[in-house]
Amino acid sequence: MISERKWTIGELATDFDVSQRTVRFYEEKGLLSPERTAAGYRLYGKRDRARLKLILRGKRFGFSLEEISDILGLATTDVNEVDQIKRTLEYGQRVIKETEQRLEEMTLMHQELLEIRQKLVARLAELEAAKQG
Amino acid sequence: MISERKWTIGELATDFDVSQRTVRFYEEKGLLSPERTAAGYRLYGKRDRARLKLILRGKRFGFSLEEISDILGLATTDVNEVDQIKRTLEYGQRVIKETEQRLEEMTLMHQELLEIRQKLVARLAELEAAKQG
DNA sequence: TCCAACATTTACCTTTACGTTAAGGTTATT
DNA sequence: AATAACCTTAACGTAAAGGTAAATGTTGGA
Repeated sequence: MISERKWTIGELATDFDVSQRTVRFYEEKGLLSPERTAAGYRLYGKRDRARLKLILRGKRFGFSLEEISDILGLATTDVNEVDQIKRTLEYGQRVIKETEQRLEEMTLMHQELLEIRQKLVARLAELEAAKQG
Repeated sequence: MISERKWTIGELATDFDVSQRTVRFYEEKGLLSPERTAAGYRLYGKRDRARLKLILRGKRFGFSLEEISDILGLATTDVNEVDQIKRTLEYGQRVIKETEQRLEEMTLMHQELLEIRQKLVARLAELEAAKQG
């Protein structure tokens, strides 16, 4: 069996365009937990990359690291415990609702930005026409 | 002519569910600039409310106050200066692009959350069926 | 008139999310 | 074997976005 491809912290940081400090910080906060080599070097696998991607995405939505930690927990639930699945589903429902609300608001903001642009474009045409005429 | 309805800082803060400190902080950062009564009390009008709404919305998308300040600037451009309109349009275009990108990512995340939920629901049904059977 | 409920500024405190040395160990290459 | 380019932990620093407290002024109502 071929062993899975692994990445060092430097490679990971470069790939995701974040600092090594940032990656280590996420580990401090329990969001990542890479393997270690015998010498203590961190080794990240595909799963860690997927988590990091989710973390960075969450950040861009304005979620705090703590919220992201909770969200990550959703994917890590012990799927053999009925009660835990139920609790996870309940919390997940809230996160989904909030995400939908943010989506809605962001759509609204996008609309408003487009309208502002429209007005400016129109006003610009007006001014340039006046200059020409 | 009837004078426009105005709100005190306490009313504003209550209406938008933020602290008075937060409102004053936004003023410190130049995002709001309310009138003052003779005694120095802040008075907010409809325009201030619209700005505050935009500020809070922007925050929920993960924009920093500085970015929000820039975005607010878009709506405040002197529409008599061709050059300024052009610069504003250019910056606005970037903001719009970024907003669209975030929208896309958020949609993706929403999908993923729904998928996680689906899996959990399925797994739960499985476990409950096993218990029954 | 006086008091409770508002408002003001100033100033220091806190949390989050990292940045930045410092001091040193590991690995790959020459 | 030396050296550059990695990595490690530890610790202090910092910017953003407010929280909190102190001392004081204002206003509306009994």
